[in-house]
Amino acid sequence: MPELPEVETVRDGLARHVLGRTVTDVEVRRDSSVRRHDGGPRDFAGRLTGRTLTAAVRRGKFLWLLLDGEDSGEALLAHLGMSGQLLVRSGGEQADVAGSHAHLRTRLRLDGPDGPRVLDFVDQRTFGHLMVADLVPTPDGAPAGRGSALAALPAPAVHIARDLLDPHLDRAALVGALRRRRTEVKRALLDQTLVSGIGNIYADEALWRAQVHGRRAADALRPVQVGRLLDAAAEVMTEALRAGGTSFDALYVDVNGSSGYFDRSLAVYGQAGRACPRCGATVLRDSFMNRSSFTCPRCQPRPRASARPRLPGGPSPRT
DNA sequence: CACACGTCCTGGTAGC
DNA sequence: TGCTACCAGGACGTGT
Repeated sequence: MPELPEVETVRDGLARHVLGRTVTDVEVRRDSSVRRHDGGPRDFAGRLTGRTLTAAVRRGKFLWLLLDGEDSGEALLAHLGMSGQLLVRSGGEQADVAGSHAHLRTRLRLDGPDGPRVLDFVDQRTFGHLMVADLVPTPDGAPAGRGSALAALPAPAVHIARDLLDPHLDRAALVGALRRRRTEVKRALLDQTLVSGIGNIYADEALWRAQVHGRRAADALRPVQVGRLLDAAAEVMTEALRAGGTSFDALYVDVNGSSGYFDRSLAVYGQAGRACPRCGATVLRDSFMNRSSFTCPRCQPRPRASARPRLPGGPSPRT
C-alpha cells in the first residue's frame, strides 16, 4: 500500500528521472484513470502535451509534477490509491514491448537531452488517478520566501495537512488538534486533514511502537502520549523510506507498496497469529470499518469503555 | 466470495 | 431555533 514512504520514494525517483523533460504524447488507456480530471481524457492529454516537468513535489500521499509554461499555475497531480505505480523507462521500442503491462492505465512519452523516455501509470485496483490541476496559493502553503510555485498546492490537495516529515509541520499544534478530536485515536491518525501520509499499515505500526490501542479516545490521551505516537509514526516511516529508497535501480521508479520493508520489518500489520516481537503475545486482528487493525493484546491493552470516545447517540437509552 | 483500503460523499449530530 | 463544524459509515473498484 503506498503510504508516505512509498510515495516519497516515487517522488524522489521522478525528480531524478523526468525533470526537465517535455511531454510529447499522452495515451490514456483507461478513462477512469483520469476520472477526476475536469475536462476528460482528451483535455488531460491536451494540457500535458508540450509541457516541461519542472519539479516533483509531495504532500502526504499526494504527488505532483509542476508544469512550465505561460500559465504555469498547473501541475500533473497523482494519487496512487491502493496499488498505483509510476514507472519510468527508456523510450526505445524494445522497452515498449517489454514494458507492456496488464494494468497500464496512462502512458506519457517524454523527450529530453538523452533520448526519449516513457512514464507509465500502472494501477491494478484503480483507486489511483492522474489529473492536471490548478495550483492555488494557500496560507498554509509552504516555506515563505520561496516565491515559487512551490508555495502553492494543487486545488484537490489544499485540504491535505502537512506530513510528519515536513520540516514546517507545527508539532505542538498537531498534538493539540489530535487531542481535540472526539474519536478513536487511530481514526484521527488516518485523517489526512489533521496529519497526512499515514495509512492503515503505518498507523498500526506506530500505535504498536507507542503501545497505544487505536480504539482509545484521542481526547483522553496525554500530550506526551500523543507526542510519542507521532514520534513512532515518523520513525517507522523514516525507516521504511530508508529501506525502500535503496532497492530501486537507476532508471526504474517503482512502488508496489512493498518497498522491501513491508515483508521484513512490520511488527504487527498483517501478523495476526504470530508473536509480538516485543513481548511474545499473539498478535490480534480486529475489523473496523471494513479495515483491519492489528494489535498486541499485551502491549496495547484494549481500552475500557470509559476510555473510548463517546459516540453519537450516547450511552444507548436502549429500553 | 470475502477481503484488501484511500478518498469522496452523505446524512446525521454536537455545540454554540 | 439555526447554523456550522465535525464525525461515522457506506460507496467505489478489481484481482486474489
